[in-house]
Amino acid sequence: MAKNSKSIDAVTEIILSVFRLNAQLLEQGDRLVQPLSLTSARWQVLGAIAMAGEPQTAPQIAAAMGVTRQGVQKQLNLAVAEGLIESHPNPRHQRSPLLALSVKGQAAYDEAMVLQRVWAKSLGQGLPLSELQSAKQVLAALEHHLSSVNAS
Amino acid sequence: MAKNSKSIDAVTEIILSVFRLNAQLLEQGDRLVQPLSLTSARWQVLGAIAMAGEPQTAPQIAAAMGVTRQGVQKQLNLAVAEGLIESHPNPRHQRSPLLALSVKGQAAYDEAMVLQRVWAKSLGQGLPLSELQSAKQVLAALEHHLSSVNAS
DNA sequence: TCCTTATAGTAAACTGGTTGTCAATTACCC
DNA sequence: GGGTAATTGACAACCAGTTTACTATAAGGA
Repeated sequence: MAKNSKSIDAVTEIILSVFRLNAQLLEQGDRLVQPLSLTSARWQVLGAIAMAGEPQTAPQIAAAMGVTRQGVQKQLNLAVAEGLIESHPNPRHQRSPLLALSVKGQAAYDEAMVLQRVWAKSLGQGLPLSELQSAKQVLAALEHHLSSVNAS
Repeated sequence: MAKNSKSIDAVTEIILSVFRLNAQLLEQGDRLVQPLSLTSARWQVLGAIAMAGEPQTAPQIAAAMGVTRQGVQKQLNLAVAEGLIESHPNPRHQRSPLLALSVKGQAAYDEAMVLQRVWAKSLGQGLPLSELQSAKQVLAALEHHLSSVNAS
């Protein structure tokens, strides 16, 4: 089946593209938020807290980000040390504080979002909205397929 | 401009999808080739040599993969120690040997490719070829846009 | 030829993530 | 209420990659 083979090739090339894009996006993302004294990793952690809308515990943030609790804890400790995140006592758990953006952290995140939108706009330049949305859905479908296999 | 904003949102969601997909693909890729005593990283190095068609030096492999020469050297040293790659004297350079797949390395890579095609086939299931190819081109366009910025 | 520059392997420190272990705390069930 | 199981932060070891630095070799030009 030639058609089948073409689908396989297309998926394979999408996979390779994802690997290359991931590296390039992280690299440029780091550059983008460097003036704000952020890194991609720190930015992502701030985003997880901002998205949640209310203070979160470390395991909650890790779950939202899809990384291990120990991994995110490193970034959280650093972000607290840098004053981007504030640690508040958790009335429901003595050892697991609630983490919220500080004023400085919120400001850095807001500025990062502005930069991000400029960046995304320039990246999408010249690509029709319909194609972008179609690509978005294909990637979402691949994600869904992967996570359903992961669950098994 | 609502249309403009939608494009920005679509690009942003594609970016986030790429991050999540990258993590999931690496995770499942590791599982895929684990029976062959490979990891995603080792697999990728074998692929770079296989693609080249002839023995390569470490810096050539690094350049082809888009990573630093020091980073790839770690994997190369490990792969040589595992017998996946053979080091041959380089008549053109005393200190920089030519690296080629061993019989064992070639066999492992061939098996990995078979597994990969089965994997890609199942991932693409249910997605029309036209959409896959369109998504592939969108990603390629984003890559091109990113690398042209990188070059500056 | 000799001097300078570029290339190559090695190594250490660092980033960002993982797994595994530990002790303390919390949650649950009888 | 009390005992057991799950959760949590801290720590250590590891993987995969980067940057920086050092030394040895190649390459190229005056």
